[in-house]
Amino acid sequence: MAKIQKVAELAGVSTATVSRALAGKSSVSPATRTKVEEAANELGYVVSAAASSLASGKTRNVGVILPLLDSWFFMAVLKGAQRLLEDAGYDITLYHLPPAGELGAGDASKQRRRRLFDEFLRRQRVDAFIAVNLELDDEERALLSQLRRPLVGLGGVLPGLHTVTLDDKAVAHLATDHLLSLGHTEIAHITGDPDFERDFQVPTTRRRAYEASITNAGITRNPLLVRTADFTIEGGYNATKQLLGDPRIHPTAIFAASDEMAIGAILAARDLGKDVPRDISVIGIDGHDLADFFGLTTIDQFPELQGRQVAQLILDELAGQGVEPIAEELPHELVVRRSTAAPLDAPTR
Amino acid sequence: MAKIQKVAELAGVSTATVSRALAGKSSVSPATRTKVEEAANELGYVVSAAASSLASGKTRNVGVILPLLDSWFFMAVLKGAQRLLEDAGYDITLYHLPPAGELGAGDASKQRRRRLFDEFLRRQRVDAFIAVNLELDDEERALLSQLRRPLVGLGGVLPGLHTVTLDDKAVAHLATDHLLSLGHTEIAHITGDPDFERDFQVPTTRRRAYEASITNAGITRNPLLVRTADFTIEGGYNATKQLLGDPRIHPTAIFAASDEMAIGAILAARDLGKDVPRDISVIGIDGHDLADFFGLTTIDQFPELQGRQVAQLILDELAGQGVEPIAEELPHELVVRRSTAAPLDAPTR
DNA sequence: CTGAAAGCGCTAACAA
DNA sequence: TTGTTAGCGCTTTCAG
Repeated sequence: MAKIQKVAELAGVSTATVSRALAGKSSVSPATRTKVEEAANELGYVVSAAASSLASGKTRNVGVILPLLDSWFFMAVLKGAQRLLEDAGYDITLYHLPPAGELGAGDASKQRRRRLFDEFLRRQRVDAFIAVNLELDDEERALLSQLRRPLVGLGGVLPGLHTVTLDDKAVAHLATDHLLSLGHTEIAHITGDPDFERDFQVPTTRRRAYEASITNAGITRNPLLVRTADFTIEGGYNATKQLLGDPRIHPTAIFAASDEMAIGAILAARDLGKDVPRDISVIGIDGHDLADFFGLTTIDQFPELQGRQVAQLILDELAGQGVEPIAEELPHELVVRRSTAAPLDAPTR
Repeated sequence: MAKIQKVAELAGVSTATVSRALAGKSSVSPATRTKVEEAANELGYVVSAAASSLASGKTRNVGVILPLLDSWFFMAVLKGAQRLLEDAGYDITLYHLPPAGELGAGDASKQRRRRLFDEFLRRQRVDAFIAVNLELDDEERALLSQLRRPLVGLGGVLPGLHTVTLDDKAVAHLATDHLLSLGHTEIAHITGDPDFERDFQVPTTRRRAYEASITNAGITRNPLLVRTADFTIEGGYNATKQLLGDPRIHPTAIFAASDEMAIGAILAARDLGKDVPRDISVIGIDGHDLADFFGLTTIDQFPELQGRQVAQLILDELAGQGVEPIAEELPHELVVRRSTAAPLDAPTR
């Protein structure tokens, strides 16, 4: 590993000039810059991250805090963010912060969380943080503020912190209204488990909007039409079996709070001998990779784009583009495929 | 951010002692150690990563290089590795290195790859690397060696580098032999796309073992029984439709080179009105989260465990446990579920 | 077991 | 535009 001194000697300039030239500062003559670049190239010189960080206070590294590492959604977000940050020359340091209220979160899990805040996040290894679906208590929020590093939250709400979120209310309204407009009147909803609620308000928000849409349409709500699941295909499958097996209800459509649960719903309907969408329509939320394959109508929330967007915000802040508004909104779009249609008994318009 | 000097003052010792005490070195008296720890605690002191790295040459950071960020398998590996590294106090820096030969890998992609090797990996930001399914050309391998950092490869083979891999040959033999032992004689195989082959020899290895098992059983191989797909559910679905629709062949079992393709096979069979396993048996490889839900018989390769294992190797090397053998082997296990059974026409034993 | 002091490799004033 | 110089905050000899 060649050091800056060698490059300076080879280029016949001072180390300060090498530093400036390689950092792309403007105050270097083109000729010198070329000389330096050639020398650096020849020696295979790359600046030492530690030395540069210590001297400049900048790490060229962004921390990304994710609640789950094995979820399709978060990985899509990560992928989007990664690309932009890489292009900007930033490394990514990954932090795994499972939801605090997670079922079965024992002492070990709490200690891990604690240690992340007390030790890992405080080593000044990164210039900024991207926090995805992060739910914090007051103390944790205080700790984060003390870090004095830009932080942008994606999804969820961090009071007092810069956050971009999907308008879950609008999304759920759109999904429900899509089914209503097709003529459905008995619409079931698969929402998140109570355990999930503690950490993401998302399921509740979506459920409320669903209920509001139903009520607005002049339809009496039936609690039997709402089932909980754990956001997985299997969860959606089981919930749908309950829904379609209950003799007291006869839903002609299911609105699932995620695409994976919606896919589970489609599979359950099939296993029960019901045709989708003839016997039962299904709509999800996400824009999952598999949605197209299953012909699933969904509200796409462009997770990869979300990652790109939040990365761009961070890059802007790091470039000193001033503080952005405290809450921005992410785009979404209804994508109609073959899993939704008018109910059989619908009046032809 | 308190600095070491403050802690030293509060504890009434020198900065050198603080450094030693906090690093857990043995040459500090218990009393002093306690004093220092209390002082550090009170001030909320955490060592600065940059300063510590520069002075000691150690970063407490491991680089993980992944070919894909949106694949279930690699994320499972990452999850396993993450946990161990976190517990050992290491951060993870994530590098995304798409396969060089990827279809449509344009100039931009090549430049990204180049830059990763020339710039990102050379900043000395990490103490060691974990490289998952990494395929390198000679130049790249030379560059990696120049980094003089421990590197353990997981999957694939890096000549001259420490690598742990699954015995793909044994795995594919096991899968095929499972079907043979059930009495199947016309066994189809879904392998990887030619484009995939360039980067992972995995599909080829598995296909060869499949062919060998068939031949060993005294059965004449039929090229029509082998189809390629892209390792996705959709790919497996399409391949299976071809397989089951071809009037020249009558497979009673399908061995897919991945669980996702196997799940696609199950779905395709269903859509064609075939019962699994009555009309057609299906076996995959991986141990996918969804395998249980779909009742898929598979060869589990415990991806999360792979992550843990490779992380442990890296930690051992960093702890100076000496160099390990150049090639180790990962465990695998046949998990029989309901997707495989004897063919209808099989003689009862 | 502890302290003093010399860097680790680079950047950022400040001068020139 | 370029060079000189003083650190950045910590670890690690080397003494004691």
